[in-house]
Amino acid sequence: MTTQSNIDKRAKILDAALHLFVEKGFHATPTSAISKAAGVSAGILFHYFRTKEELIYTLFLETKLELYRVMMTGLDKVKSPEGKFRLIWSNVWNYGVDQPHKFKFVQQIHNSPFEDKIKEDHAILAMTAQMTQSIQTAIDTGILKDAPIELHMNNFYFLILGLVELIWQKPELRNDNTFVEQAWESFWDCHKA
Amino acid sequence: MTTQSNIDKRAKILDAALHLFVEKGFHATPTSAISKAAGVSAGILFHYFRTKEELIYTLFLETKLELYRVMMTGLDKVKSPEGKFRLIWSNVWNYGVDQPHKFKFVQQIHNSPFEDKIKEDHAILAMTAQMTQSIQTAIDTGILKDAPIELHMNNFYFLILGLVELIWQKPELRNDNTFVEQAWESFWDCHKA
DNA sequence: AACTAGTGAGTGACTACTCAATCAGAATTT
DNA sequence: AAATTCTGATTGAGTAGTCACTCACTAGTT
Repeated sequence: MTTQSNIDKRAKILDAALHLFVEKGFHATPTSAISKAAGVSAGILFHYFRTKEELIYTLFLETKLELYRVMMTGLDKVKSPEGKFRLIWSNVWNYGVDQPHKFKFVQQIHNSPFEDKIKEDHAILAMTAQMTQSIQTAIDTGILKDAPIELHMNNFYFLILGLVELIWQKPELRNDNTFVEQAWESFWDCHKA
Repeated sequence: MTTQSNIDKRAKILDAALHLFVEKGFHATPTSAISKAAGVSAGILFHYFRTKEELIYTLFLETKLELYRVMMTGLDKVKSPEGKFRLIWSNVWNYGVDQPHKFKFVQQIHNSPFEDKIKEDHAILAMTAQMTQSIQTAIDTGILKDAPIELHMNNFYFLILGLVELIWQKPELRNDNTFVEQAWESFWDCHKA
């Protein structure tokens, strides 16, 4: 019983917190509910996380880093610039569809005071810089429209957001090739030169 | 003193609540803080709103309806379909830029359990139906891409969201005509047939 | 023996909401 | 026009309940 569960109590807490935060919002989620859902005692939560706020912050950081990691998966195997963008596009929306709670949580934080703190994190900054770099190159080589990087970045992110929410509503669209092509086309038309 | 302030105490409460909710989140905003910020007693809040939840709901409903109203302003004066879309586009992002708190609040609710309740509201349903109708017509007449209405709707909304957030970050872009044209172009390329 | 993981009852602070009481003005009665 | 009643706005101290976090303690590992 107690032999293997030791290590992942922290993980269980994070997982329970993720689900409750998304369903109720973090201020409406008492730490008692988290520990209960995680199947641990109330005290242990504060053994792993000094405060509730630290728990939220940790969860956000880990989730966002995972999202960035997934986003870049398989990039080296693709040659053409358009292919690279398409892969990133599809990586992100697939993640959003597969991990709705994690994806929602990231958005939830985005509209909250926590967002500001995290922007200063090293790993996050590095990722943002990498994205900026890629887009700048694509603009310079005439692949993307000549527009501010930030516009491309925002359009990029928000179009995927919209797509993910749409597939949440109608899951059958995910395997509808015609639809996926239409979604890609509108996305790419928005960005391409 | 007491002569003219009577009527708009409700409004003052709503306004104070709006700002606090956006800055702290609604669960982190005690009703006591709202009444204090509004310059009224703690009790009167519950004279105008039965519960805190009703206050949140009311605020959301009124704000969203205002947004819809603004969105459609001046539509009858424009003839061409593209012109109509451009007007709506510009109406919405201007509202977002001018009313950041209201706009943020609407988004904040969007990622919360409140969203579900409001979808059933009559006025909201009517507005959604009207939008759907316009888009369908534009698809049929070959102005917009042949893609599901929902895809157009989501792209429409989320692209504007991205634009608004960008202008919040860099307010000078608002009066940068080159930028506004670039933003419009990418928006329109995403939608147009 | 020293350390870490884990428990759960307990605590002080805070919160949504109540309520008995005032107050201002309009309506009604004298 | 004075006196009275009625009505809704307004107050703020009070209450029952909830919350984040603590702490004295147990148990297992090295």
